Amino acid sequence: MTVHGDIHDEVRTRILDAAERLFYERGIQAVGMDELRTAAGVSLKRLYGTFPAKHDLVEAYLRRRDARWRADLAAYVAARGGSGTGTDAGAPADRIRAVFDWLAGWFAAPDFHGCAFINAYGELGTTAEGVARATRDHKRALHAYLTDLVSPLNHPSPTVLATQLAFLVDGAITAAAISGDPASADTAAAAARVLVGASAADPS
Amino acid sequence: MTVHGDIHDEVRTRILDAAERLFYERGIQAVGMDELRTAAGVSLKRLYGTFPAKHDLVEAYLRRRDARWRADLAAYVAARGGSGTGTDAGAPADRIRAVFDWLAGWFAAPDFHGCAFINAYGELGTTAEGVARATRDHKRALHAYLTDLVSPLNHPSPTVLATQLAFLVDGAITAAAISGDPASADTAAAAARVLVGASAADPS
DNA sequence: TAGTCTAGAGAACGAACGTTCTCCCGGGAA
DNA sequence: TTCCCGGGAGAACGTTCGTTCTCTAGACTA
Repeated sequence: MTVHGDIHDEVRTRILDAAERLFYERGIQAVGMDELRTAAGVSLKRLYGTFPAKHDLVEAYLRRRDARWRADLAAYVAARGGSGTGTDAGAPADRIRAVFDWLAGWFAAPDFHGCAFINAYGELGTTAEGVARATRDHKRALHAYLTDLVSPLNHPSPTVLATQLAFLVDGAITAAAISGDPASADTAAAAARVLVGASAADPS
Repeated sequence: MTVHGDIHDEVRTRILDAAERLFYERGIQAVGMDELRTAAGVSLKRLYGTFPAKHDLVEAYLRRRDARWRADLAAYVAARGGSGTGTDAGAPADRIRAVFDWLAGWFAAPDFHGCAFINAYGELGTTAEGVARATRDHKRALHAYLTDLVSPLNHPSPTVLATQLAFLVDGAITAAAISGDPASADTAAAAARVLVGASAADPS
């Protein structure tokens, strides 16, 4: 039974790997189930046995990507910025800087194609409710994470500051995707530093 | 002959009106040429006589929307912020504030569905080169406009500041579309004020 | 009035889509 | 060996897409 479950999970992973690569690179509607089956090396019967319909696969793709994307970001920031729940005022700024450094690395990756959720939302947000939900959840989770990052600062409204940082993040991602310039991350980081600095402009 | 040309232009306008409404609301690939023909009240022959292929219509839709969107924004800002090429340091900040006020009105519109260019790029940017080009041109033109707006400020790099403001604009548009909260515009405006204020932090 | 040309309505076409079904092979049970 | 059955390969199905073709009715010209 364990072997059976392992095989099932491995097939599921292989399908999701192929789906993520193809959906993210070329868009969701541009890749058909047949091409996906070939890329995953799985029979159509197994494919539809694992995901009953394409929209189930699309939703699973977005959910898994959300989890991994945020985990990668958080791991990078934690490794770079220390644990930092203490009173050291410098640590939060370093962690926020680390967020944009992580973005810079992502933007320079050869397979970078912008935010998978913004792309999916623009393509299917009106039609597929699951896509809209997954996108909202992703952005909400990112906002919550940014709120945690800025909460040690004595900003009058951490959620507002987090929202503004999220604007910079999404704006930089979009600009990097459209213009192809990875320097967007640094430009956004500089803006973030100004916003963060303004909240702690009074060093005692 | 003039009558002939007028009819042709009127048909073209009607097609583009229908295309813009449908493409923007539901996505490009989600609306077929047949539905579009019905919505425009035009025969298929006329439709294909005016736009030889769907991608021509898509590109024309984006080009016309770009022109109108930027003209509307510029008109609103000009009406609100004065001409302001003088040395008055307050006018540029007012005009930048007006940009976000205009966004707030747009976000609250019942048919608001985010940035048509970001949506189209996410859907077809990899597949259709014309869409990618139109999107790049739109964002470049917006950036140039913002650069003009901030150039009266004594900022070390007006283009960098304009890029940062563009991040806020695109981030706010995206967030408003996904979360449905029109208040994004005000939150972005506050961030813009901080960025703009930092450049002129030394009032003589 | 007879002839010609335009344009509308929509049928038709080939391709591609998501999904299901059929056929067939190989490996374990009796 | 014989039966059985899960699974792979891909044909098939119904729909929808973008695009083209056919048919016809009416308006303008001689």
